[in-house]
Amino acid sequence: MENVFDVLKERGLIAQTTHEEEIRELLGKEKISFYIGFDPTADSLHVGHFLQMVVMKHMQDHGHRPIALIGGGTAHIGDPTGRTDMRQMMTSETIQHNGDCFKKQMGTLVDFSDGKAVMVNNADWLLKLNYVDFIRDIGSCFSVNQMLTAECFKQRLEKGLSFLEFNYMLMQSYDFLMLARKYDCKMQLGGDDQWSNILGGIDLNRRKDRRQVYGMTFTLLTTSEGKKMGKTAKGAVWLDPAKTSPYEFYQYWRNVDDADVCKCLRLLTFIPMDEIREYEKLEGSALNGVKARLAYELTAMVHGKDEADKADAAAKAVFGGAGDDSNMPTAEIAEAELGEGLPVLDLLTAVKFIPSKGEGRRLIQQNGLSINDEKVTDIGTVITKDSFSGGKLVAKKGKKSFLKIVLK
RNA sequence: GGAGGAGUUCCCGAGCGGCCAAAGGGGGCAGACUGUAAAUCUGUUGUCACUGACUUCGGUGGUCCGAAUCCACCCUCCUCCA
Repeated sequence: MENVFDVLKERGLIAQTTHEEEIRELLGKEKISFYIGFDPTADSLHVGHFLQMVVMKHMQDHGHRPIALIGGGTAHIGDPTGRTDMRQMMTSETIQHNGDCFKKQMGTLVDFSDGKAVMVNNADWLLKLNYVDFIRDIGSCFSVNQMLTAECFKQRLEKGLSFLEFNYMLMQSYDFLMLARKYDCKMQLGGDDQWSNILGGIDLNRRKDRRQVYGMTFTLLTTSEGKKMGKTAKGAVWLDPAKTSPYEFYQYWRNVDDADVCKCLRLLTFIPMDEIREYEKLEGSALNGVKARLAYELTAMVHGKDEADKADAAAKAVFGGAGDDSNMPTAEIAEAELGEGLPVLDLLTAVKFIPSKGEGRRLIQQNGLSINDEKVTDIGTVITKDSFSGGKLVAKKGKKSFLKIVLK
């Protein structure tokens, strides 16, 4: 069997490693347990986490055991890394709920059956710690001087950092120590922004238990311009279909920049590298088809093949002009509400296609609104039952935004 | 605890009694060009409505014909000192 390390490396997933050669050797000859931490700050994972799930899956496929660590304890603190503001503190109930949601979503990719992967919550050990014992045992192993030189604190030193957040690194390091003791966890993985926290854990294991453990970070999912991927103007792209519909999810990937398509294929999908290398040779409009592949592949992984097919069909209906609109985003309007006819703006705000009439007015003035493929030119246009052919009507905003309105 | 400084529309950031729904930039949206890409150019960007009304400048009260702009108190953040 090939070495996962080489797989990860080839796909460009690895950003930094603590001991490259040793890790490669370890992963090649032993089946190890490793962990990745997740902060339960929302009730759904987003695409940033998806990358981590993909790594877990790669590792699991090669016989290693993933430990998904839910930061139920650390969520009470908040990771200051890369943040300019302090994190909201959360109640134990929300944290628990969020953790449960995570497990369900991870289950689509990672196999949690028969202990092939485990999920643990660091609240189990963090919450019962005694303060004095902790700082004496663990705190003594950390040098403030050294911590301050870490890149992640530098930023925050300018804006201000509370003592609470300053302790985050100790907690995360302690997690690694506990997992090494309880689960024989040998390695911590994480996003590249976790590098210094991971190093902290490795040092702590050495100091407390003289145990050699390893760390590895993977590439952050960024665009060619260095911006974080998975963010839209409306917020994160979630894996939960209730928060980001499969159609939106599909469209997000369908619309990535040319420069990022192949990178996404390598990092986020399991498409064989040989195939991806072929795609990498493509240029210009030929890449357009690759985007469809990327979008389909990811939607299928997250939401299942059915949903991916639907999203694909909807996209074709909307953009290809061809036929089947049954999967297009849809809203309903009651016949009674329509009455004798409703001004377009009232109709479209009622179904929330446009947020305000002012914006709708602007759209019309700027030629950006169509009903049933006909440009709306008059603000006063009234929509009556006649506009609904077969009980439905398609509103189009700009080039990419569609809504099917069904009369009920 | 003491001394200063700051909180403005999605974000950054001007404004410091009427000309302010509030400059400029970023972002967003739309148009042209295209490949559901990028870059570029143009328009637009509080709400509702017949260019007029309404709500907005950390919060609450006050001064004034009139306040984002002045006063009082409060909250939050930052800097320096302890």
